[in-house]
Amino acid sequence: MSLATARNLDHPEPEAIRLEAVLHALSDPMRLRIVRFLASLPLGEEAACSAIDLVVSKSTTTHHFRVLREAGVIVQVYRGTAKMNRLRREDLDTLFPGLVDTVLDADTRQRERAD
Amino acid sequence: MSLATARNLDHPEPEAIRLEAVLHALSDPMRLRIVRFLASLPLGEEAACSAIDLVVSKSTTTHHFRVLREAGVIVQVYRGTAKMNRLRREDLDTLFPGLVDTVLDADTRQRERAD
DNA sequence: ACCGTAGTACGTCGGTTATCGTACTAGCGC
DNA sequence: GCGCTAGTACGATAACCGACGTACTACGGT
Repeated sequence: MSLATARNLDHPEPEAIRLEAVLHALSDPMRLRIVRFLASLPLGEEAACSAIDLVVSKSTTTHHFRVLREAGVIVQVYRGTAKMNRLRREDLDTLFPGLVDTVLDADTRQRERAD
Repeated sequence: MSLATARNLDHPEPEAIRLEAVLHALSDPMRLRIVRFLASLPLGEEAACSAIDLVVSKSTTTHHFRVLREAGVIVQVYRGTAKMNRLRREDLDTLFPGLVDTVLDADTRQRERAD
C-alpha cells in the first residue's frame, strides 16, 4: 500500500477515496481554483504548484495542494525541483461518475453569473 | 429580501447560493444523510427534523439543518409544532444542473462499495 | 390550564482549518 | 561549489466546526 519515502508522496488508493473528503476538498475557493486550473490543461498534462498564481504564501499553497492530494483529487509527483500535479480524473470518474465535470460546470456557471 | 421573523426563517435567494457553501454543506456525513433522506421522499414531500433518526442530540440536529438551510440546500418552514424540511431541488438544479443527482449517485455508489 | 412534543438559543469544549513567517532541503545550471 | 528556484517542515494564531447540555419557547391536545 502507498508508502511515502522522501520523494515519494502518499496518495490514497481509489477504494480509500471518500466522497465527503472530496466534497470538502472542493468546498474551498482556493482549492476549487486549483482543480479548475488542472482540469483546463490538455488531457494528461500536469502542472507545477507554482504554475497557478494563488495570492497566498508558499506554505499556504503547499497546504492546499496537500489537502487535494490526501483527499484523492490530485496526484503529485516530484520532477526535478518542481512538484507536478494532475487531476485523478480516471479514478474520480470511476468512483463518482460525473462528479468532477458537474462541479466544474457548476463553478463555471457561478462565475459567469458574475461572481 | 429574505426577512426572518419569529416563525419565518431566513433562506438565501437563489442568486446568493454559493457552490462552495453547498459543497461544504454536503461534505458532512450527517448532512449528506439528511439530504439523501429528503431526496428519497416523493416529489414535493417534506419531512420534520425528527423524521430521520440521526444519532446525535437535538441541538446538534438543529445545527446541521441550519447549515443546510443557510447554504441554500433545503427549505425549512414551521408547521404547527414541527419544522418541515424539503430539498431546494428546483433552485439547485437550475443553478448547478446535475449536482444534487451526481452527489447522491456518488454517495449511493460509495455505500454500495460497502461503507 | 397543563402537559407533552418539537425544536431553539446559548455557552462550552476540543479538534480542525486557513493563514502566516521563518528556517530549511532538493535539484538544476553555471 | 554557489546560488537560484521550488517546495517543505514546523510552529503560531485566529477562526471555525461539530458535538454537547441546559434552559427555554411554541404549538397542539386533553
